[in-house]
Amino acid sequence: MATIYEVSKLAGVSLATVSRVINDSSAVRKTTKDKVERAMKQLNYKPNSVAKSLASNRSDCIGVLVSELKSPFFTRMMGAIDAECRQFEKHIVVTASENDPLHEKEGIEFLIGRNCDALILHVESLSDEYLIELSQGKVPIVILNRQIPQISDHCISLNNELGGYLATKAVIEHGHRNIVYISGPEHKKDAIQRLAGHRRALMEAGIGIDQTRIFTGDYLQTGGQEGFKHFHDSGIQFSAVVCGNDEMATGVMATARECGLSLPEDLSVMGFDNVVFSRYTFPRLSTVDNPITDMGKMAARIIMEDVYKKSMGSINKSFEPSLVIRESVSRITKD
Amino acid sequence: MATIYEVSKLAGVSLATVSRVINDSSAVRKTTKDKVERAMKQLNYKPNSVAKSLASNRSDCIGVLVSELKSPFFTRMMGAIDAECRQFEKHIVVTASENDPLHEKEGIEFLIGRNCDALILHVESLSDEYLIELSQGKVPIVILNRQIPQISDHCISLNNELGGYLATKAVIEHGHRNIVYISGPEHKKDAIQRLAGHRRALMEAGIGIDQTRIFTGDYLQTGGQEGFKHFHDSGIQFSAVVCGNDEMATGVMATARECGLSLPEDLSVMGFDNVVFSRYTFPRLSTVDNPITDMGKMAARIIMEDVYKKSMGSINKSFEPSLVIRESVSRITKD
DNA sequence: TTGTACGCGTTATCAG
DNA sequence: CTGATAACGCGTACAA
Repeated sequence: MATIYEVSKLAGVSLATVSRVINDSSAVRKTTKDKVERAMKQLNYKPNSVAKSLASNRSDCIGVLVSELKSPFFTRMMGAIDAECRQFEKHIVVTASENDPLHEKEGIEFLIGRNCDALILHVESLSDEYLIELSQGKVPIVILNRQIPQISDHCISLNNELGGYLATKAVIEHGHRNIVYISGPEHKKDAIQRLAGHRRALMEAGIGIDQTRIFTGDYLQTGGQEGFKHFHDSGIQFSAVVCGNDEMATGVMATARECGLSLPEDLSVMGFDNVVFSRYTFPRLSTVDNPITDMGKMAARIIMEDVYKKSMGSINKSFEPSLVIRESVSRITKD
Repeated sequence: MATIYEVSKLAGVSLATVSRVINDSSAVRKTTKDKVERAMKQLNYKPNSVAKSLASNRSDCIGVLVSELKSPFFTRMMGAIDAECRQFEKHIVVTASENDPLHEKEGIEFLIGRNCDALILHVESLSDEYLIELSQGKVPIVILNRQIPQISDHCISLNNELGGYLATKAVIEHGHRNIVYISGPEHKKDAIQRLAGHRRALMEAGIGIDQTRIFTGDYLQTGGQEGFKHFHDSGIQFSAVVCGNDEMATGVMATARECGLSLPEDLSVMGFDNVVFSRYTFPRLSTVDNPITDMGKMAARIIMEDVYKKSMGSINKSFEPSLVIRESVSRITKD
């Protein structure tokens, strides 16, 4: 690989001048510029970004930390971030924490060590304190899907409570009163908030809150399966099950069918997130859209603005979910 | 951030010694080693991987180029590669070509410029010639999902022809004779090979090949939709449709239902790839498993072996697909 | 076993 | 507008 030094020799100018035409950092006479460019072409010169990064303390890379790579949820998020970065010739370097708190920390340190200009983080296990401290460090961070009051400037979050409310409200408006809820894990804040929204909708409709009608799942298909079985076996009457996310909703659907129910006539199911496959279920899953792509895009924009000083129009850090009505919730008429 | 220099000062040793304990590259007396480690801890020293990379010409990073980030297919692939790399403390840096031939080249150059120790590529548009030349370059590459005879050592591929064969054969064995096929784009090699397998199964069963029973789609849901409509409108009789991939299969399912068919009684559908959501459709999609995670894992292993000299047991560059029978293909008895 | 000195490919700060 | 020259943080012969 040709270096900047060889280019300078061939062009008969100094290192500094070559560097200038590469970055057009300051004015260079047209004729010398041409000379240099010819030399670069001739040697097929490609700047070495590692050296550049070391010297400039800039990498044009944005670190992204997600919980796992194989989930459709994070995939959409990454895709959105990458698409936005690409427009400004920035790149993302992704690392996964595999849902392990230790890995989360390691991942962050790895990204910082890689000289990333900024970080976009989706972390679940790390404490607020750690993140607050991190946010005061040298490298700018944006936290996705989490709201920490002390550093809300750095947070992009979804109104999960509202989402939970909308989901259950929609089910109620379809005529259901016997509703059960399968929640995500208790240690996940979004799960708690969604459940809170569910409760609000119930209260508002004058339906009492009954702890036995709430099951705590794992946000996976198995959670839906276990939840449905639990309610089914317990003899509780219910015409609809609202789930903390789409994965669990599909678990419910599959298990309900195994128990001989036909959907959506015998059972209505409501999801949350609007992941890709929710359109592929049958009946197609009614759910709450989680605008994760918009949120990812916004995270990237904030960084473009703050770190690279591009001006990006309006920015918004607080997102609202919206209802996606498909066919998995049936309308029942009061008898 | 503390540098190696500050550590050496605090520990009262030279730069070189600190470097040695970091990489335990050569023997260091226990007592000095302790001193250095204490100093590192005290300063919370983190090696700067950029500088390290520049000096050693090693980055411990493996570049991965995929067509798009948001597809479940690539997601699984990346997840598998990352998991394998993680075990050896290597990291992946991912970039997406967005299905654009120009981007593919740019992506590769970006990864090389980033000083990646090796590349794992999933490219569709780049020519064989380009890849052959690339493989003779300095940075080792592994090509996923493509077979180039001249450099087959660098290729990990799936027997797509066999997959296509198995798919159609299974449908035939379920009693179907009136079969139509929706293929992927003609410029994609895997699509062509899958179709070839389909033809072989047909021939073998004594069913003639009829060009009007083949539709060329786009590998997306829309392709399935268009394909089904095409056959439906044309008046051709068919009891089963075999698709070049799962996306198109779901498109067929949705459209068939819109036309009033009930599945799988009125129409059998066969997919290819066994993507995540194929388990979520109803009826659950019968398909051909594409062992993309195994292939990704193997790509990583080859690099561990060749580049980092880890010994990794057996390696295999040619993968066979296998049938996944679920409920979307009904059994019909010959009348 | 340890230290010195140079190189990796760029950027940035000065003078000129 | 251009050119020396010193960083950037670390690895590594070579010497001691």
